[in-house]
Amino acid sequence: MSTVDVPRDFQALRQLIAARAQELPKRLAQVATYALDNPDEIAFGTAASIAEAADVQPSTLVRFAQALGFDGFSDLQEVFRSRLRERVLSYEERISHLRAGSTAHKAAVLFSGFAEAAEKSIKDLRLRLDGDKLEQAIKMLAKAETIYLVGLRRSFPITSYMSYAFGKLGIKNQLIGATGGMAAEDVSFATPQDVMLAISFTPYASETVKLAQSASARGVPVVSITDSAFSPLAPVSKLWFEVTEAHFEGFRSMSATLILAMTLTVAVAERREKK
Amino acid sequence: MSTVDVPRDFQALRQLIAARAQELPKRLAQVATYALDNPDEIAFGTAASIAEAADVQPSTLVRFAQALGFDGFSDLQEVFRSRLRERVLSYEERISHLRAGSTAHKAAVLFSGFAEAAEKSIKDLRLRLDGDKLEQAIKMLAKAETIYLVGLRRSFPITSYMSYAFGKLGIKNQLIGATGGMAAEDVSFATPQDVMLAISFTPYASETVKLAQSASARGVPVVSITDSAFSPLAPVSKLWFEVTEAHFEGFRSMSATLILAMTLTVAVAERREKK
DNA sequence: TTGATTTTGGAATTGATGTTTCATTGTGGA
DNA sequence: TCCACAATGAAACATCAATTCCAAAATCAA
Repeated sequence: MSTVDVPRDFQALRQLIAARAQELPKRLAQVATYALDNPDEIAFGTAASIAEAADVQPSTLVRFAQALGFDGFSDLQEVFRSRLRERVLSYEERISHLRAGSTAHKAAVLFSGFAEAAEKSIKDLRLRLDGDKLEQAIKMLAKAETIYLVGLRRSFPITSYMSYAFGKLGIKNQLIGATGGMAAEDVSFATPQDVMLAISFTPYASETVKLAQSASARGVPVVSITDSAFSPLAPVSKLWFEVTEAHFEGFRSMSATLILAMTLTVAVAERREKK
Repeated sequence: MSTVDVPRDFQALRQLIAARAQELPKRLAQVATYALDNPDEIAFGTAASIAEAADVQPSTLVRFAQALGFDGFSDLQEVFRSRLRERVLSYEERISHLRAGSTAHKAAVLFSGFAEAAEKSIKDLRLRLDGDKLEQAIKMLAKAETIYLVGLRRSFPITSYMSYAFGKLGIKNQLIGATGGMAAEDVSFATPQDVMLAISFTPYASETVKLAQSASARGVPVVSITDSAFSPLAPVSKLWFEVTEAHFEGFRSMSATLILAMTLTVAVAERREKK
């Protein structure tokens, strides 16, 4: 019996396990599922501890490994361990870098602060973002004849990015903002076949709110990105996303909003292409 | 004998080992050095294999662990393992996991992809950003009479954010970009007392490069944010930052650049206030 | 239902592991 | 130089680990 064709890197092993999971007997499939879900446990645990956690007998683990072509459980475990060995960026490397900077430079502290605020904001949005709502918004925007992008002050970079990306992707849009694009009054051309995407955070720019209100009043569907249920944009929107950005020294991150904007942009373009 | 005050996280343990390394006997110090240099070996190896690698007896490892207050070698090894457990998954792993995952919502996959790309970009920049360079850039920008912000296409959202923030903080600036602000030709008003901040990534917008070149030729200091040493901005810049943004489905993140931009903006404002 | 075959659980086994012990070597003080 | 004590190396030990084995259960085909 040869074991020459057994994967020695984790990535390949994962595929193998996923592929064979169905054709394996019940208990072995159970182990397969557990292994894919808890690779760290497999890497560090003992056969006994893993067996208990996966609710099987230790012998089943050995059989599982052998079914995949390994000599035994230890042989398979090696692959799970190699995965951890190869990890590049380590936790403490990051921390020590941060610390080294903080003693020397004030600017490095600022940078770390903003970076952490961004990471936190992204993580938060990940937990909170409603997939169904996202789908609905994409559907609405994909049907729109023209997408009106409204964002002032801090939100303008976001809308201007979307305008650029939509343009590149061949999607008709109008950017409404302080420094350029269409004049605000021209939003009055918008029809119910169009959609307005409004972005605004506390303190809500009155101009943005006014535009959204008038558009909504004239039957133009409004999708908005804002920061709370109390936002004046919420009541006039068909659909609104709540994004709470973390801040550092009074400056709010915009990373999460930007990612949501990118997602909407690309998803709308992909949906359009299908048709 | 109690072991209550023994560190259970790797960071603390490392400090403890480093601190006690000198006062320990020869062989134990040898183990201490080896442990700090090869934490992965300690995490995965057996007492016998580690002992051989470190050129000591297995019993020495046990003594070492006990000298630090652990019950035994296994107890100490647990801490080294916890370190690997806490590590985050690598970008490639997460991305491939993402694609393999359930495709209930296509948009959710996009969102996660962009979020991952942003997190990776931020993490990378954190490791690579040079604190001294940052300080120098802030000093230059703080001394500038007017800051000219040049960014087209994808970089425009960044410069437009900076322009907004500088404006709010009372710092004179001129935004140069396709959709608004000053006309490109007016950069010719810039003097050596001003500073130009240029932002551009592959494929470098020719307009941005031209403006930076002419400014540099007329003695206007240029600070730039770009993506490699081969950037046409690098040779004409007094100082340049390399930011490599991760991408997902061909769309580059901009989060790291944005954070660097925020840092520069706020730091410049703080430095100005001091004077 | 019956018989053949696969799968599973649990105990027995074999090997390796961490730990302890003890004799030996090295070190600093009188 | 001698003594006391710490440090070390090597082997012995007890434990625990992975693996194997076998009987029981489950599955499938006839």
